[in-house]
Amino acid sequence: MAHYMSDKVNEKVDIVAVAKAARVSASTVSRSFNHPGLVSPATRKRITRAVEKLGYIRNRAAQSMHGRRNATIGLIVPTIDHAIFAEVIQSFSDSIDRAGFTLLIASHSYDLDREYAMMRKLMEHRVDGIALVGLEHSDASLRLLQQQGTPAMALWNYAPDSVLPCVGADNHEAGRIAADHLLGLGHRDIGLVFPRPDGNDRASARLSGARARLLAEGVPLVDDWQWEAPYSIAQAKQVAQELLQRRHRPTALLCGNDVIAQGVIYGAQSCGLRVPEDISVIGIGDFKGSNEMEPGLTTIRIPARSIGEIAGARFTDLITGVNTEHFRINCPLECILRGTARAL
Amino acid sequence: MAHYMSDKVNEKVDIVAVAKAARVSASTVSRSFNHPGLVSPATRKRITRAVEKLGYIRNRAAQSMHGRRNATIGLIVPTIDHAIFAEVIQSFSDSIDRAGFTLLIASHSYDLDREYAMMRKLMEHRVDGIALVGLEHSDASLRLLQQQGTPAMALWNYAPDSVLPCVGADNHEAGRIAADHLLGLGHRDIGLVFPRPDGNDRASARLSGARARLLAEGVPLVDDWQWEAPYSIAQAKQVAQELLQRRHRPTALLCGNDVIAQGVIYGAQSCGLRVPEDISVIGIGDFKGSNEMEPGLTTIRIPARSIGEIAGARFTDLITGVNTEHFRINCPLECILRGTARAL
DNA sequence: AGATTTTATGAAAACATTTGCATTACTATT
DNA sequence: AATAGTAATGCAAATGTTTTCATAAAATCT
Repeated sequence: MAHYMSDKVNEKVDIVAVAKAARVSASTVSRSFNHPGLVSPATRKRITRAVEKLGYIRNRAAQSMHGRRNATIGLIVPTIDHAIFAEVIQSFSDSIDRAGFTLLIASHSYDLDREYAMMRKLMEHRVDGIALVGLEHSDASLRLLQQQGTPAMALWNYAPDSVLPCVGADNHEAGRIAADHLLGLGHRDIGLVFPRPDGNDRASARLSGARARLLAEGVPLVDDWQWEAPYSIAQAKQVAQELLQRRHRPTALLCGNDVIAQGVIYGAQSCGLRVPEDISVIGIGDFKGSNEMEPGLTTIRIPARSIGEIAGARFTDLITGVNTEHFRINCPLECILRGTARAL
Repeated sequence: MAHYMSDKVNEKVDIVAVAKAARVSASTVSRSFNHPGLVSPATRKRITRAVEKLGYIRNRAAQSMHGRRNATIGLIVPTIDHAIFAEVIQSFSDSIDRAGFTLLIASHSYDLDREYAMMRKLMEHRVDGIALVGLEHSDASLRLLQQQGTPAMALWNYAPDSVLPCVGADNHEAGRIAADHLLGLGHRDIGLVFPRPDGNDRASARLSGARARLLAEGVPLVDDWQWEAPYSIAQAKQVAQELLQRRHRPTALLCGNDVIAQGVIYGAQSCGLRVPEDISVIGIGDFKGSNEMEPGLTTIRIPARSIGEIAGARFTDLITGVNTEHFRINCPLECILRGTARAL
């Protein structure tokens, strides 16, 4: 342990030490924290003074043993290290902080077995609730949740029939809007660049939304123009380079997210193509930096900030019993017109 | 609370329920978790079976009341929502997870008073240790740490005389290396674009490192070429646009970090300048995406991943008593040659 | 002034676990 | 066979807090 020099060494400053210093009982000290109305202003002041003098800090662990809330919420994300999750984590954290909660975080690197393990770990800490990203989870996880009766919610995705309460965006709709925008600009030769859809409900929903919209318009889905690229600028760039070398190429590229779009744009530029003059590109997400690119990326904005914000507020309400209604909140998407998609 | 249908309703499955089911005492169950060597293999098996049957999950809160570790580490960052912190948080989290710890996270948006408040909050949860970003903290925070005797460490910055154990990079050195690289390429007319240095020890150390190196070489520091820009692509872009419109402009720009560098590059491009042909740019940090830009950003790499990794390992060692030596670890910087800085 | 209600406080039980000490049942040593 | 030593287990106290119940003091009503 750290060897700081010791002040006036604090011999176990617990609630009874405070009580002694304030010349009241421990019960009164506890009450003055939890039900201040029940203790007289005079003693309350004495207690406050004692607390400050001794440097007392309440022990949540001891509290939570009485069925009291822990004031912690667990969040399990695929990864923290991604612009979009970082943003949603930040706003979720801020939001629950406002209700007095602290965030216990864990990541599983897109491995549902690890998600289960993380859930158990958070449950050992008796978190007051667990928020998960997305709607796809192992049966074991869902079962554990229900068996333990831990309040839970899904973040990031919206589905009208979600079993968990959810706050997020409709990815099918996102794909649809993106396709719609390109169609509106007069494009008919549209390529799709998406990550593998399996195990990624976001990607697959977006893809099916885009496809549906194109089919509805009678636009043929050329097999040669359907590409797979992971969420990596470098790899998307490489894919685009191959794709765009073909003789016959699309006039527009619809990308699974902004990272792919950005990679695709770099790829196009490195092939000597100008965006949007020679080829239009649209992304999904509106990540940080998408606005500042040169030219700015046209994209479908998923409101990460407000998803985290709303999710935090509703979840803490549910946990504290302020509002226990089951919620499924669809955060509206927005088509952000910037410089990478032009009318034909 | 959530209303899942109830299985075979678990009436308080605690350690004595397990004990009963395994026909042993609670003590034995506890021991079989914490000191498995002390209990016979046969009973251990019975206990394991009972645990699984009842779906028992240990209660860390109750454990921690016995001075036992909580298996949680608190991390306080300025913001989660920043490429560089997200990366270091991720690797720190992974690293402590390997030692069985969970991360309790809080952010203070660059407000030292809020940092103090967050520290108290984490202490209420009796975290086993607290990691802070950077070396600048309020006296109150430092005092609180020492008073409570909570193990603490600093992440991200290195200083040979740090009072807290630290794992990070030497920012002065980073500035020096960047300047050195530009000098090596033959540049003499060098502009500096940095954020406000006050309250940001990273920025000020980098700036002073760069200045020192330039002065040592006898390169004059033209006042007109010293610009302030916050860590924002958009604002850095704007600053660069003004800066580069001047008649007399530098041949190279040394930027406080990669975000600024990226903004500056966009600004230059929008002024019709080519990077690196017309102007060289160097950043500091090597954020995600810096490599994939077109052209790739020349920068001084701060090894976020290994900082988090090493910090997590050393901190958990310190907390568990495996290695209680005071540590100050300087993670080596690297000059990454890419496409935005050319020889004159 | 006496009876009744209200307000403020304390004593003790309860929460889920760990651990020091005591006990029992073996095993090894003489 | 008696003794010492060891391994496995249980009992009960302890951990820091909250809460129920009881009690004392003060305020209000008749």
